[in-house]
Amino acid sequence: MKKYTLKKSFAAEIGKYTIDYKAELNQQQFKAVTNIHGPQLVIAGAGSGKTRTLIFRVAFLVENNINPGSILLLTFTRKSAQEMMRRASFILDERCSKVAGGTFHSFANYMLRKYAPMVQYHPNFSIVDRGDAEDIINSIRAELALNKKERRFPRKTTIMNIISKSTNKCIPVEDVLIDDYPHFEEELDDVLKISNLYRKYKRQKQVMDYDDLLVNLGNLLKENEQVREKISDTYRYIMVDEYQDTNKLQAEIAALLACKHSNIMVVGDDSQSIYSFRGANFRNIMDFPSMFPDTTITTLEQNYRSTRPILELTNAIIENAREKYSKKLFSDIAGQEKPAYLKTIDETEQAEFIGQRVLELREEGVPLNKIAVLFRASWHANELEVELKNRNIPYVKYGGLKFAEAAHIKDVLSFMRVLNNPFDDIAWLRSLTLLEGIGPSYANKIVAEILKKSEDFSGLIAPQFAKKKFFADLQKLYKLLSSLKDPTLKPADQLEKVIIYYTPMFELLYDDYRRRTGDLDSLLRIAQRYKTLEEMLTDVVLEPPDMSQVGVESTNKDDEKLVLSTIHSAKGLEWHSVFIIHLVEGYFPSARSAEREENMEEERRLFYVAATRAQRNLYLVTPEIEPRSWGYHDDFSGYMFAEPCRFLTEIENFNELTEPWALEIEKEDPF
DNA sequence: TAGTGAGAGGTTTTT
DNA sequence: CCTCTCACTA
Repeated sequence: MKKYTLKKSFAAEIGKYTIDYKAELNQQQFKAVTNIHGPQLVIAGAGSGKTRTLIFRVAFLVENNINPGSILLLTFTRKSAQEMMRRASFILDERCSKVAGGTFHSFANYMLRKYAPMVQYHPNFSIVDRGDAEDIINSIRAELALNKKERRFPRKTTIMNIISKSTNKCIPVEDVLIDDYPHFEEELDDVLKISNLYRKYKRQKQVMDYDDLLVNLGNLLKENEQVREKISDTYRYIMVDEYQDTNKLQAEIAALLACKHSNIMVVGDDSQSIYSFRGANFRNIMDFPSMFPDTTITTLEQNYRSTRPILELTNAIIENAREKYSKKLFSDIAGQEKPAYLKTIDETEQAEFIGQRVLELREEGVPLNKIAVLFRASWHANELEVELKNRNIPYVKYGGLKFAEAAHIKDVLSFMRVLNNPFDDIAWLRSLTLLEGIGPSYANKIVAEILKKSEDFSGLIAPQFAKKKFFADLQKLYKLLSSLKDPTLKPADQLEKVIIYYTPMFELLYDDYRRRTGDLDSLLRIAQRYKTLEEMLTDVVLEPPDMSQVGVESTNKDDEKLVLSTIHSAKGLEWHSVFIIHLVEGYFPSARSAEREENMEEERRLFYVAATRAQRNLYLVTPEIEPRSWGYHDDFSGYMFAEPCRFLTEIENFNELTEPWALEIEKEDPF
């Protein structure tokens, strides 16, 4: 007979756990992991095992027989939440994947789908992305006839920025406008008017923008005691990652969620706060203990990522920050190579250097996907991309244009959106203007008819349009949409029909349609993952699939690719070798940040984030001649002599901390 | 009123 | 450089 012992589910002593936490973690990490009650703040320096700590804490909670569904892990991207849950499952077991996790936005979405009526919304509200929100603003502006004015009136993007900043920082629109855009002070009344109409519009049309998700979740929690307590009871163990990048609103939500138990752990690094343009405030992390008076504070200072020479440089970078920090990272990883610093003649030579060096590194045994090139803004990599293509070096690029923001994708999705929410008139407008002979003006008239009879789409074929040239097209669209209402159809089936319908206009509309067809196929593949249309549309906005995800068909072994990434998208990641390019005033720090000191402080933190991504090799590159960028008046044939990035020159012993590399051009043999 | 073409202006980072 | 706007034409 075989003996089989059922394990006792509650392990009272450390020795009884499946995982030997003491051996796996250092003292501070251990403390953070095993202290499971009460508020906790973990200040985790770059590479100090922050993610590891969170993962082990999830495992520890689960091993203590805590229902995974009562653990909430709020992270910066959903990808990182999933990755953490995957790793936790790996060190323990499947239970860890049942943890609730995601971004503040996706969590808000999840909650609001349940409780929408309590904040006066339909549960099937639509979420609009930034572009759509701006279009709404624009149409309101047009309605108020503010676009025809003699004086300069802020653009839709600017107006949206003002409104968004005001919500995220919880300060009035007036203050934002006067603080950040004093030159528009005269337009304050009209901006306020637009802002109010925008709010009304969204409610009427059952639409939320990114900020509304947070606002409405906040309101739900604030105004309904029972709901608040119920939710707080459900999520008894809350963890928030990257807390330095949360804004006021998110901090409030986190506190409300913990109202019943104060079991909340926040993790972050004030030196790595890089999202203030989105309303994030790194002081949140400092204020946490005052929000929860008995907070336990743990600081993780040992760096497990980078070699000592790299860490010495990164410490020196952050040393110059205006606000002084209490931690200083150290590393046990020896390394003889200092970070390399080199100047190239121009952008072309910079790209050549990287192309060549990347290939050498690969020869030395570093896989391509362990190498990254980081830059301040997406377009900084353009020239490099050309070089990589010439050399046949495969790469993926993160950051910059989103798949879901491409015009043809938005076109297709607009048909899907009206299926999901017939009040979504931005989507109606977009789809209708795709038809020949229909511009904004007729589109609006048709939308008005549709909204009158929102149960079906018969407004599309209202008799007053019968004599118009485009009536046949409307009938065709009506037939299509009506047939797609069939509840047995899955999103992918619906999408397929929409794409077939859309293809003729698509080919007419875009000269380069051949290049774009691939994207439609990708979208179709993505759609197959979803059971409901609403889920799919929400995901496309909240978690925009990036190009790399789209290229899933090439999941074989040799799809090792060099990583190109904006620094913002590189947050939380690490690579064996890292190149930081365009270390030139005006590029990095960006010219836009020069106006305000606090922006410059953030640029420095951004540079710190970039440099701390490197494990073994760090290459800093400054091209000496750059294409003229905005803000520089160097009428020298479009080029300027570049000033090296101030975050390098301000370091006193820079020359000792780095190894200068001098580029030599190979001499061609004349014979 | 739709569709087109020229000119100007503003250029980051992302849920 | 790329997008948005405005004015013109059909």
